[in-house]
Amino acid sequence: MRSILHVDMDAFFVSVELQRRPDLKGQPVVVGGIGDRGVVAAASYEARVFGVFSAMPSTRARRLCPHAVFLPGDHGLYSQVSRRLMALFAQVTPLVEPLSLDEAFLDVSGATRLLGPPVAIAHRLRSEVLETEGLRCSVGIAPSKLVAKLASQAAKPGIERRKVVPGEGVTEILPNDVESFLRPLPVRAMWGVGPKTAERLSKFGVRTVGDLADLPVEILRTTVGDANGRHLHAVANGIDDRPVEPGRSAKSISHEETFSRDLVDRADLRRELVKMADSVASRLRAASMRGRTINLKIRYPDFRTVTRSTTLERATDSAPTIVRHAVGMLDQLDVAPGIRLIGVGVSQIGDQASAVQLTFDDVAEPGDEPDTEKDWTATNRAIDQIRAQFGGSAIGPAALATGGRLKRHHPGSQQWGPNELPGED
DNA sequence: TCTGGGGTCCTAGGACCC
DNA sequence: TCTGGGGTCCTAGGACCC
Repeated sequence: MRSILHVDMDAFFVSVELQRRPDLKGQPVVVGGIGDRGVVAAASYEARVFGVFSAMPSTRARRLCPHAVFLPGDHGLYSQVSRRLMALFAQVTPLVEPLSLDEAFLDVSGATRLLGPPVAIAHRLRSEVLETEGLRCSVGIAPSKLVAKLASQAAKPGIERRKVVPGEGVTEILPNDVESFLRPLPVRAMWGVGPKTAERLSKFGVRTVGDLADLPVEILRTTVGDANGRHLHAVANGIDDRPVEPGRSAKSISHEETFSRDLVDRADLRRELVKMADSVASRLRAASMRGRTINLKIRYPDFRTVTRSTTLERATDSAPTIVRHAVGMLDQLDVAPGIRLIGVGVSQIGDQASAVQLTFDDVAEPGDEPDTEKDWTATNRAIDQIRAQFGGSAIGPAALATGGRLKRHHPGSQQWGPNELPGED
């Protein structure tokens, strides 16, 4: 039986701020957007007593708790602290999967012989986090990810009748208790059940995880979608074999901004795009990553959100390239109603070293400049064709490249001709 | 109460292929 | 010539999470 820990920091952003502002301890403190259009990113328990919670518009938080101290937030600092915390977790087990800056799963199944039972590991971890960082956290222990996550929530401090109720800090759910723990919980507590899904489920009288577990899968699949339906049915019934996956790498990098006043001038919007593309590109380079798909996002004053994307022939980490495509897409969109938010991002990202770049013989010539973009769609069609011809997934990218009269276009790497296809001729 | 910023994953439709 | 099933990639939008 697996033992999975879910470690979740308590009021993380606020608690980090209190490290450098000890004078604010015991006071309502709110970290988040300061402007008229900001929202709360984190609230101290003292502020939660007044009904202030994450994702609430800052204006409302101010009204609820006018004497709270509002801080703008310092993402760079939180990232640094987060890295140290993850390093601390890694001393317990190499199987650490960060979920966000302030949360991680740890698979300690293999660590108990050396470190004692999971509960002992959890308590030790909490005191180490408190000693080294001055921060508190809650730990859930269970045989699966979902239950461990729900258990850590059960271990947290809470608010009851406008008073802070301290949490247990550590909650363990043993395999035999999983069902009785899960069934009474509201469906909304489930990871992946948000307002929309909860609303749809309520039409079938589903209020608790137990109700969800008893709902036939077919109904679930048609109601909330195929994948989500299967998943929810399984986890509600306590079936969750998902492994703790260390070393998952980012799949996209983006930057967006909501303006304090809507922008209408295209020149202003372009200037913003340049700044954002610059930051995205430098983050890509810092991570030695490149991405193939450029994404543009805009939001109108009525909150309607529109996205556009372009997939390039070759992955890029260049700000000018990102800007060129983002501006190209923006030029096709109506900005007359005003633009509340603009964002730019890069997805389909990968590590530069392992990226195999496929190009047509006739488009990729030795003299080509590295950033030439061509429509990638045609190349993908060609790859589909080759894959179908040579047996699909058994054929790797290199073989595909050679088979399709495509070549590997790697700086300094060899190139193959069509005759060298393995198994051909 | 007018709604951040950084992400992940899924769906549906179209193009195209065998 | 027509129809169908199975598959991939791309795009746009949406739900969800912290």
